[in-house]
Amino acid sequence: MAEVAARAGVSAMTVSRALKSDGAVSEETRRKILTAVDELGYVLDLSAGALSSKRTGFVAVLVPSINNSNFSDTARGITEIIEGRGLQMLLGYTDYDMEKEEQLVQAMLTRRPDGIIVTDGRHTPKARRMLRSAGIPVVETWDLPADPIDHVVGFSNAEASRALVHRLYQKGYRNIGFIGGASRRDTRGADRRLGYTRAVEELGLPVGRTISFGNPPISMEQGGQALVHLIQQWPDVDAAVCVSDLSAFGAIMECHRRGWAVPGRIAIAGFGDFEVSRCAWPRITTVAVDCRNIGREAGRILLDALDAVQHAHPPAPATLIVPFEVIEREST
Amino acid sequence: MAEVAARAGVSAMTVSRALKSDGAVSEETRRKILTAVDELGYVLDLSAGALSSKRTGFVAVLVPSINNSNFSDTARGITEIIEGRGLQMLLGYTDYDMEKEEQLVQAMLTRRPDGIIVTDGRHTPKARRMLRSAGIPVVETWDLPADPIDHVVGFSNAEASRALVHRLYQKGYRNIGFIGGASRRDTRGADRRLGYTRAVEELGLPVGRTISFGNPPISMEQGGQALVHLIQQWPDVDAAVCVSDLSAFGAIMECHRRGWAVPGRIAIAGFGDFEVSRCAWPRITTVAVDCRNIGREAGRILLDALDAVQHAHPPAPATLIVPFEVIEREST
DNA sequence: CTGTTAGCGCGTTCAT
DNA sequence: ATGAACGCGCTAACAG
Repeated sequence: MAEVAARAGVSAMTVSRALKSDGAVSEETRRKILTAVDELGYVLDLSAGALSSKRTGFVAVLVPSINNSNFSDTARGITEIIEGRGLQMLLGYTDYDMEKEEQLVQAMLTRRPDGIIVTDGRHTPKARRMLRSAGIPVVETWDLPADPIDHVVGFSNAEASRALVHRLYQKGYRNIGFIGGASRRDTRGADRRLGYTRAVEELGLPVGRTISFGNPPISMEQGGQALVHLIQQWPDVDAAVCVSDLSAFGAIMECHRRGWAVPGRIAIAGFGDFEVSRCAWPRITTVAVDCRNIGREAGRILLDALDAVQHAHPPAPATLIVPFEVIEREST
Repeated sequence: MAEVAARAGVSAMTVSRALKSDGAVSEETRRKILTAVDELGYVLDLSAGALSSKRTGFVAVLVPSINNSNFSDTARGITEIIEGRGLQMLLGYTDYDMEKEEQLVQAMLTRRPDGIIVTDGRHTPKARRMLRSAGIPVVETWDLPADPIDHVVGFSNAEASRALVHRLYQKGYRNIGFIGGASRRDTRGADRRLGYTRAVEELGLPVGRTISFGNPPISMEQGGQALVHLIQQWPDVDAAVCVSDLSAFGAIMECHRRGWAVPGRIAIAGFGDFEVSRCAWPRITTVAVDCRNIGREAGRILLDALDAVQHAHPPAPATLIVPFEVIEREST
């Protein structure tokens, strides 16, 4: 920056101001400076700027898996909103594991992000403590935490799953099973199972018809295998609710292979409104949430909180409940 | 850090050394320091450390889209390798757009990454110049660039596509179409189309039976629509090669809907070996590349280059060609 | 194994 | 609209 300043015949401070668009610099000096920048191929060093300004311009984002379009859509929504403000996302994968989340929180805080967005309402005590004491806005997404840390953008996975079972009941299904992964790790998966259980209980349907299949995220292949188990164990099931569209898809393809008509022999529903569900044959009944919008709203709330801190307003914790919708398609 | 040092009765420098595992610190001092760290809830500030050590510990990674499991697998492979060395990935999406890639390269360099991994062998002149003059190792992946910037981990998309068409020919197909997006943006898609064209020409098959459908990435839905166009325009096609498994899947589901047997009426093949292809009914013939391994190898080459720089060895540009494999399944 | 000194490249703050 | 002094929090380099 000193070299650029020398070449443009100004001080380094003026270069710094010219390079942030907000700086009060005359048009002529700015032009001279940008020319010098171009000639020297100078690139601003934000890591030095961060140290000085005490704002890194990073937003830490923790998702269970990047290899799941629901969460990558959310990440995309966040990026959309924050990149306009010159913020950069720091992405981490927890692999559906609270311990790993704790490690990631620690690693992320080491980079001094201006804010942090997590996917999940449950955390280890240490992670919770670190998040609370980091002194930055926190947004929990994809869930409605019992004890929110700060801001929330989410919905009740249990309610959504319950609504889906009720819809199946309305359609006449009376013997409904559930397919999911081992529930300990995937808290959203556990909530969906809980919603299923509540629904079958309050509707007076046969209970306990659930298949657990391996560690989340349960794959398409596992969905297919789980369905076979479900039908072998309870041959009278007439519908299956799957923890996600991916397992529902696997289940349906396995039915095709075995010549079991869907929904004739068994109706199958998923969760998440993945692209594959909109396109599969039959199209898959599911619960849709606007994932990208969750990201956008989380980003917006974070920006507001950052602004409030700058203006010394008290940033009141916000909770935004986003809608879900049961979308009935051909598979039920 | 000064507070931690005071509490532990040592200098800040000793705290710094105790917190990097490599530091030569006696076990007792280290213990005292870690106790003080814990009591104060201290978290190391790497952005300050970066300024001082001139190594940020960031690896910039640019992918066309995060919402594509091929690329998120590659990103995961990179993370696996680099996180063991305390490096943090900075992820950016180019949205299949060279202009956006250029902007992202600039934005990333502003963070002074220790290395950068890009997905693509083609870049704007300015992006190329910035990458060359950044003074950090560069790895281009998923392609075999005509004029590599530095290191390469990739394969020939054209050759892979050509091999797939040859395999279809061996199976007896003589009237093969191609479904893809507008080729200008997605250079890998353009290469796959090129490989298709070469193959049908050298095999003496009817040429030009290609459908272009919108901007990449072409969706499942678009794959289905494109297939209908293909068959309407050339009713005698007996096989379709799709630019990716996603469009192939959409095409197959559309065939189910219209009662066209796959592969009876038309054989359909994809590219990328996505999960959906392994699980679909029928299972989809495709070209498989080990995406995660591309990431791992790129990460490894980057680490080697970083080590070489540290030891003042000349880091010779490496080109690693990863294998692809045509996987024949039920859809052909 | 531990401490001291100096400085990384910016932005804040104040002065002009 | 521009400049000067200073310090952000840490680590390199050297001394002991």
